[in-house]
This record gives sequence, structure tokens and C-alpha cells, in this order.
Amino acid sequence: MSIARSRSVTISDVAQTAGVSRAAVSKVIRNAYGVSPAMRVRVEAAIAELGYRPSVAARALRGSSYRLALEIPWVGARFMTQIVEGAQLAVDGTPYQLVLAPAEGHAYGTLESMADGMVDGIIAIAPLTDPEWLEAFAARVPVVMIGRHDHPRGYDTVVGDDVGGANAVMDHLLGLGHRRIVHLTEPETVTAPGSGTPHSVRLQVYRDRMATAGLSDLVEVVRRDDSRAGTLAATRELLARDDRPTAIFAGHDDIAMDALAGVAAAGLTGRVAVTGYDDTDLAQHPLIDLTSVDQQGVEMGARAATMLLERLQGRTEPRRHVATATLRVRGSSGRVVS
Amino acid sequence: MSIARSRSVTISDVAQTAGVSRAAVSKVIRNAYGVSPAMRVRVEAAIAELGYRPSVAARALRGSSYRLALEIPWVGARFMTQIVEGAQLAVDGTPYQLVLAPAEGHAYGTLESMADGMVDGIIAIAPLTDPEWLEAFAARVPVVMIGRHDHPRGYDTVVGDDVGGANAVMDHLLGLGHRRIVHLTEPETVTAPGSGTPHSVRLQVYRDRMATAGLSDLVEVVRRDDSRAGTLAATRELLARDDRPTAIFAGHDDIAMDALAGVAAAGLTGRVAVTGYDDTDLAQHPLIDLTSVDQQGVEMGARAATMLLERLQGRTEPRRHVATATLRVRGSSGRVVS
DNA sequence: GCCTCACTGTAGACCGTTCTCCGCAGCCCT
DNA sequence: AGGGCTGCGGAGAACGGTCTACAGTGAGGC
Repeated sequence: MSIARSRSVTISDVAQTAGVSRAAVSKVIRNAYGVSPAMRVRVEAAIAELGYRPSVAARALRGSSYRLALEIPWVGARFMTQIVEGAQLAVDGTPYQLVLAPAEGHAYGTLESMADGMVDGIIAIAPLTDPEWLEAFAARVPVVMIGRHDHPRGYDTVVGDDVGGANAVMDHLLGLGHRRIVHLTEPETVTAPGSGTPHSVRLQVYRDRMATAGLSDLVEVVRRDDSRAGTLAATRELLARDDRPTAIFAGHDDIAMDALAGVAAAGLTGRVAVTGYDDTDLAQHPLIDLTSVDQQGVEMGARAATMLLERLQGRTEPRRHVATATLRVRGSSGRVVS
Repeated sequence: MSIARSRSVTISDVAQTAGVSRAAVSKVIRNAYGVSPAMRVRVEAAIAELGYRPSVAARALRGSSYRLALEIPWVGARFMTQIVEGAQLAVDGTPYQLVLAPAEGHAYGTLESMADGMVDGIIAIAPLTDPEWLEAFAARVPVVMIGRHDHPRGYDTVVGDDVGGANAVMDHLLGLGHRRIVHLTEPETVTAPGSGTPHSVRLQVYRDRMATAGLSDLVEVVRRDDSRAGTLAATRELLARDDRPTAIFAGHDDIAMDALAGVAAAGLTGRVAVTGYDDTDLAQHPLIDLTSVDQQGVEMGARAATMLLERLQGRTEPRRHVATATLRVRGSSGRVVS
């Protein structure tokens, strides 16, 4: 038995087997113009016989890699599942392959790394990225950003209707008679006013609605800790007070899970309303039964991918898709304030 | 203002700016032998000045891409979060970048696609892949498989102690006095006897333990449906029977979530014991409080990545890591059978 | 019978790296 | 002084595709 290194089969091997030029083989696999039926048959037979697969690296060097990157801040975030599912759906049936790029810490490194010739385009969820930097980046590689409220020139955006969604939450809670409503959200960096992140918008709506309801002095914003323990502690402390909140408006479902854990730890399950955002599969689970805002994550992912594909077709003017937000009322907020 | 296409800066530009050859620049960025301190300084200055970044495609064509792929069956699976986190940890600090490849349907296409020159090595979670095919595949690109009980020649494996874990679950449930224990698991394809998948092993242990406990005629295996609704219906039907099970041993935590939903829908919450597997973050949530088996997912991911890095260093003999399995008893199974 | 033209297929440059030689100094050793 | 050796840097061939130009060929128009 030969220890022969299994050197992979190249386009030259196929060309030789089929008795044609490399260029001809290239044309066939790219479905390019100028191929006779007879040649196509012969080349395809040779490809099948040899089990030839084009090298992505070689392709990418001159043409395209047929890979799209989807950069995600953290794989564990439930919302990501929806985005990924949608993007995958949109990419299915095209020659493109979706790869996920988890960003460790800041997204810049990951984004640049992806752009270094490995992918033809990038979908990114990176709320904290500097707009100027992004514009420059998007000049180099096609980009679609998810969850940004800015109006860029060089890339597309897909974003939820955070104003509508947050208002729906506040409508709901205020309508139930809640006054001590606390907003549990991401750390300050993610919610800086005017930063255009979804969470900054939701926070602003919270403040506004509290103000117009005459509840300005009851406004309370609690930041989520990166550690679950920290968030839990903050929540417990909050709930230990005499004037404890009767409702918690959480920035998204994962945060809401922490809130629910805190409420449970304080022995107050069912006595403090909790709402989430994103309507993840967890929210629908009977043991969680979380009121949440459905912003069509799957649709968002699909739209983002579709937009990116359009850009790869040549479109350059920026486009923007705003997903509708719909409140899904469930048990976690269902009890009217006693 | 120039509409100049921002052609990215190449190694030639750097070489020209620094007044050296391309080969010299290449040596510097690869930290290769044969570089004087003086030249290094000049080259690095030029790199910084021009903002040069090596093209991954060009690198991959000749050398390596410095990318590792982690193929995952479904992004939504909670267990994946642990694996990814661990792998990322192990890769941090190395020149390698981790990319995630979601497999749509069968893994073969995704794996081949990744191997087509885009990555230097592959970590895969693909229980259903044919061993022979895998051996051939692994001859082409370094591979580490997660969750396979076979003993391959050409690739490494990281697997949990499914025998120990499943036995711990059965010990626990039998010890609590349960007799009508049903096993809720994946579809048959994933649990075929002798297939070596974790779920086939857990199933076998379940059967064996039921048999040795003299409960052979109470053995009941329910298959999970891909659709949540289907699983829910099956569970409800199960629980509607007169001789309904008093305990459900679920194949993993996501399945256990379905089981809990079914139990809740039947109005039996707290009266049917449910156990999961993987000890995901959900299991630890107070509202779920799921007894589960901790098989150190993070450690498994890290070990897989480390093994792959070793292979890239030149190791060829196959290695195998078996993660210990520890039962974490929580409320979902805590009540002794009445 | 000649010119044009559409259709096929090929030759060969090119993409941006890596990597294997190879040359050139300068130094030490005999 | 001649002959290695060592340390540094460069030339140039890969790598496996894509793509632009161009050559050949037969048909159709005049």
C-alpha cells in the first residue's frame, strides 16, 4: 500500500483527463459563456470521475470565494439563532456558503480578519463599531449591518422597530397599572444616548414614556453584568427594597432570563412582571412564558443575507430594512398589579 | 474627490515602501529565520504606515490560512455554546482564527466545502458521518471529531463518558424509586445501535439498566420530532395514559425542555421527574432547575481545539479525550415518587 | 468566391503570498 | 591567503484558479 500523500486534484488534472484546456474547465464550473454541450459533458464527466473540487483559496485570489461571513458578538445569545436561521435560509440555493465568525471582544479584529480575502461579503451585528470606520471598511468589502439605526452611505442596514417595540412594552406595562418599572439593560457602552444601538433606543423610549406618564422620579436603569452572578445580585438587591419595582422591562430575552432568575431567587415569582425582547424560543416555553417583542429575527437575518447578495450583484446605493415589532403578551406580565 | 477603487495594499507595496524584497517582508510577517533587526524595523514601519494586512486567500494557496473551522449541526443547540466557548478559549492567543460552519442537513457538503482550501483544520460535530468517509476526509485535512465513540486511525476524537453519564442518570432515577421511566431521545437515525453516537450509547445504557432492574417490559423510547409541536404532542399523549411514566430521561437539555413543556401542558409540573444532559445554562435557571449531566462542554471544545493545533504542528497518531460526566441533581427530578 | 460574424476553445498573464535555492559579505581558522 | 561557515537578503518558481485576448472554423450574405 502506498503512503502516497493524497495530493488533491486540480483543474489541470481535470483538463488533462477531459482533453481540454484549463480555461475550458473553468468556464464549465463557472457556467460561463462559450461552452459547447459536448465539451460540457466531457468536462463534467472528468470532474465526476476525479472527484474534483475547486480550491476556494485559488478562486478567492482572483475571483470570489463564494463565502459570506456572519459576524456575531456571542454565540450564546438566543437572538442569534433566529438571525442565523434566516440568513441560512436566504443563502440556501445560491452558490454561497455561510460561515459564522464569533467576535472575541471588539468586532474590529474579527471583521478585518474576515475581510482579508476569505469572504465576498459580511453581515455583522456590531452595535459598537464606529460609523466612520465602518464606512471605510465597507468601501473594501460589501457589508450589511444588523441592528444599527444610523443612515450609512456605503452599506446596508437591517434593524428592528425599536421605538415601536419599546413603546408597545411600555403601553402594556403602564396599561396594567405599573408605576415602578425598572429597565434592566446592557452596560453603558452599549446604550450611550445617540449611539444608535437598539438598546440605546429602547432605553430612551423607556425614559420618555416614564416622563410623559409623570413617573420621572421612578426611573431606574440597572445595568446587566457580564457575569450572571453579578446581574443576579443586582436584581436581588433591587427586589429587596421596600419600594421594589413591580415590573422589569428587560432589554432582551437573555436579560429577562436573568431577571426571572432574580425574581425567583427573591421568592417573588409571579408577583413582579417581567418583559423581554426578541421573542426567542425560550419566551414561548410554558415554564418561562415570557412577554416579549417579536421583531422577526428570522426575517431580519434573511433580509440581511438577501441585501448582501444584491450588493454582490452590483448594487451600491445603501438600503435599509426596518422589521416590524409586535408585542407578544404572555404570563410573565399577565397579572394586573394588585 | 477620487472615486478610486481602494485597491488593497499588497506585500509588494510594503516591500517597495520599505525598500526591500517581497520575500523579506514575507519573512518578517511570518517571523521566519534570516531577518536582521534593522530590516525588521523598517518593514514593520512600512506595514504600519500602509495598514497592510496579508491576504488570507493568497496565503492559503501556498501555505496556510490560519483558520480553523468548527462545524456544528445546529446553532440553536445549547450544548454548542459550550463547545464554541471552549474552542475559542483554546484558540485565543494563537495566530489562528475560529470560524463556525453551520451544516444545513447532512454534514458532508459543509465539511468538504470547508476543506476546499479555506481552513487549515476542522473540528466537527457530526455523529452520523460514515467512518470510512471520515478517514478519507481526514487524510486530506486535519480533523478532530466531537462526540464519536469510534477509534479512528486518521483523526482525533473528543467524547463524553456517555456510559457513565447515562448510568448516573439511571442510578438517580431508579434510586428515587421510579419504575416507569421513558427515554425521550433523537430520531432513530441518530441512535442506531452500534453507530457510536452519544445518543445511541445513552439509549443502550437506558435499556440495559431497565433490564437489570427487571423493568424490561416498561422500556419505552420516544423519538423527538424535528418540530417542537410534534414532540409536544408525543409527550402529551404519553402523559395522558393511565400508566403514564413517572420519569422522563431526556437525551439532552434541549429535549428536556420539550419534555418539561409537555409536562407543563399536561398540568403535571413537578409530578413527573425530568432529567437532561449537558448541563447547559438553562438547566441551572431556577425556573427550569433541571437535573442534568455535566460533561464539561467547555473543556471538550477546548480539548478539541488544542488537539487540532497539535495536529497542525505535525502530530499524526490519533488521540482521544474522554470527558468525565457528573450528574447535577436539581429540582426537576428531586421529588421522591409518591 | 470573398467577407463578416457568431461560436468554441486556447494561450498566457495575473492574483498575492510562500518557499526553496542562491549570492554575497564578513569572519574565523588553518 | 585560501577556504569554509554563518547570517542576511533577493530572485523566481510555484500554488490553483480566473479572465482577457485571440485564433480557428464553418455558415451565411453578397
